[in-house]
Amino acid sequence: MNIGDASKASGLPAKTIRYYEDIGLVKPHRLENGYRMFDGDQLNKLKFLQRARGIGFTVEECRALLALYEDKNRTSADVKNIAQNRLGDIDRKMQELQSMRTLLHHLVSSCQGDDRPDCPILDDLADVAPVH
Amino acid sequence: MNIGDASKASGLPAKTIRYYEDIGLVKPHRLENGYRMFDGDQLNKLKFLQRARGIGFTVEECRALLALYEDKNRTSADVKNIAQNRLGDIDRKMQELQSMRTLLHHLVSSCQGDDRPDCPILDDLADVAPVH
DNA sequence: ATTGACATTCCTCCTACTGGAAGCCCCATC
DNA sequence: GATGGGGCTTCCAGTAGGAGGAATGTCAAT
Repeated sequence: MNIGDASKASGLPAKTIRYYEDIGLVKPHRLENGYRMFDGDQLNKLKFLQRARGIGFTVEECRALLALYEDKNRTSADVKNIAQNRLGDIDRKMQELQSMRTLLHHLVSSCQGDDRPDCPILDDLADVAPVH
Repeated sequence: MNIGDASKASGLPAKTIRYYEDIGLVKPHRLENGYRMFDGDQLNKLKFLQRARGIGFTVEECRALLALYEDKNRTSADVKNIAQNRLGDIDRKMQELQSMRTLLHHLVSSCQGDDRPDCPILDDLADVAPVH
C-alpha cells in the first residue's frame, strides 16, 4: 500500500503522513523505487494517530500513547494519566475562551453597528470608558 | 519613555513590543543612541493592543481595529463586524473543544487507571471496540 | 512515445511570539 | 579611569503541526 492509499485508508493527508514519518511516529518500508510502503501494522498506527489527534492529543502525546499501545507491560494508569492531562488542558482552554466570549459578547451587544463612528467596542479597547 | 517603561505601562513584554514594531503595528520614534522612544500616543496603541489581544483578537484584527480607531470616518458597523467574526470563531472553537471533551471524558471515566494493561482508551484509539 | 496521475525531496510560510547571543549605552561606584 | 550591572540594540533560531509549491522521477495506459 503506497502513501496515496494509506492516506485514503487512514484519513490523513499524504503530507501529514510524510511529516509523521519525519518526526518518527511511523516507519514505513521503502520499495526499490523509493516509494513508501505501508503494511497493516503501519496503517493501524496511522489510523490510531488520526483518531488520537482528532480527540485533541498533541503529537507528543500521540507518540507516548503509541508507545504504550505497543508496550504490553503498560499500566492503564499511564494511559489514563495522559488522557486526564489532556482533559485538564481542554478545560483550561474552554474557560479561557468562555471568559473571552463573555467579554466580547457584552461588547458586541452594546454596539449599534450602524453607519455612525461611535463605538463602545473601540471605547473599551481604548479604555475611554468601561462598558459598565 | 523607553521600551522598558513602555513594557511596564502597557503590560506587554519588550520582545512583543519590538515584534509589533516589526510588523508595523506601532512606530516609535528613535533617540540618537538608537533607543526606541514611546510617546503618549504610542503608549495608548500598545495598551489598545494589549487589551484587544487579551480578548482574543488576532494580530491582523488588531491592525484593522487600530486603523478604525484612528479613522474618524469609520462606522461602528465595521467594528462590530470584526468583533462578530471573532465571536463566531470563538463559538466554533468552543464547540470543537466541547465535542473533544465529551469523547475524552467518556474514555477517561471508562478506564480503571490501575496497574493492569487493559485500557479502553487505547482500545478505542485502536478501534478494537467502540466504547459503547 | 506521450500523457496524466501519482510519487519523491526540499524549501518556504503560517501564528504570535520567545529565547539567546553578540555587542552598545548609561550610570554608579571604586 | 576602570569596572560592573543593568538595559538597550540587532539578528538568528525555534516553537506546533502541518500546508503549499517547485523540480524531478515513476508508473500505467494509450
